[in-house]
Amino acid sequence: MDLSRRLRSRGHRVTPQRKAVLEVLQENEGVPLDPEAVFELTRERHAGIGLATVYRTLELFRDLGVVLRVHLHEGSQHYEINTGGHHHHMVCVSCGSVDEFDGCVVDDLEESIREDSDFVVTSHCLSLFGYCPACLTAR
Amino acid sequence: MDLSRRLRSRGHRVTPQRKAVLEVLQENEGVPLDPEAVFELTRERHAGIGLATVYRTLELFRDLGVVLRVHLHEGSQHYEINTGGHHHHMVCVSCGSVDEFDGCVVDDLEESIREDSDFVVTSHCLSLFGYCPACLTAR
DNA sequence: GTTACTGCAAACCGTTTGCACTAGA
DNA sequence: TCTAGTGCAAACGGTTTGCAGTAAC
Repeated sequence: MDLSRRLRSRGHRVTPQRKAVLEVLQENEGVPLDPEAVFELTRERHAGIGLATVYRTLELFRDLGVVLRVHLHEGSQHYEINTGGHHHHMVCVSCGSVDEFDGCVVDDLEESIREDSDFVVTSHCLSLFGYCPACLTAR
Repeated sequence: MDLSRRLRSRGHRVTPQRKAVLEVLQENEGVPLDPEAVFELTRERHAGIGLATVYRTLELFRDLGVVLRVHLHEGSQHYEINTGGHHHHMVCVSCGSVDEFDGCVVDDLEESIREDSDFVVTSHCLSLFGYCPACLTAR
């Protein structure tokens, strides 16, 4: 398993809790989950896990590049498995559902920023808000 | 004063606290401030103001379209005066300073989303992260 | 055997809320 | 006068932290 290698190479230990959290994230590829949701889902496969462990695990995974932190509009942080593909999210302001979209235009923007200013852009954060098809038809 | 008109037209009252908060925001045009910072700055002109009043005032101003809420990467919410001009922010990950940039590319993206999917985009959130000129030369 | 990791509970911090008092209209 | 607005302190909710016990290596 790739996780084991990544953990051990940095002096971390492989624990059932970490494996369980990883499995939950993998099963929910493309669905950003908040720590509470990860906690609930992980409990189903590792009953005794504590919420603090989930927080610590998500932070560690982020450090290792295993997960990405997603900034949705409000409330708590969300995490999703890092598949390597660059994408952003469309968030429905009515039902809260989240869709991915590829084809990020910010690369072009970063280019023009690089030309127009002395600011060096290393990353960005982009989310779109609006109404998903289901909520549109429901109105 | 425009604020008075906007407040009264919605049945709100004009108070010295609200005027003071507005002045602070106007003096810091282009600088997103968090509630704590607004609180500290407003205290300099209206000593007795409470933090809760600042929160309530910022929320009211947002409702009235007087301020915009800015989503920087971490921590608390930030607010800045709404000048009507659409722009986004470049945040220095080293010193935390914030610069504006105009020329939002997301309009094009919203266009292509509209063609490619059934999701209707009504707003978006974009921030760039990197290093400001000062921090670059300091390295 | 050593020490990283865990679960628990308490602490923390930004934000919201209930309430009695104050002041704008 | 009437009721929106205020300051205060307590409550709230997501997150972090200290610690003693547990388990990976």
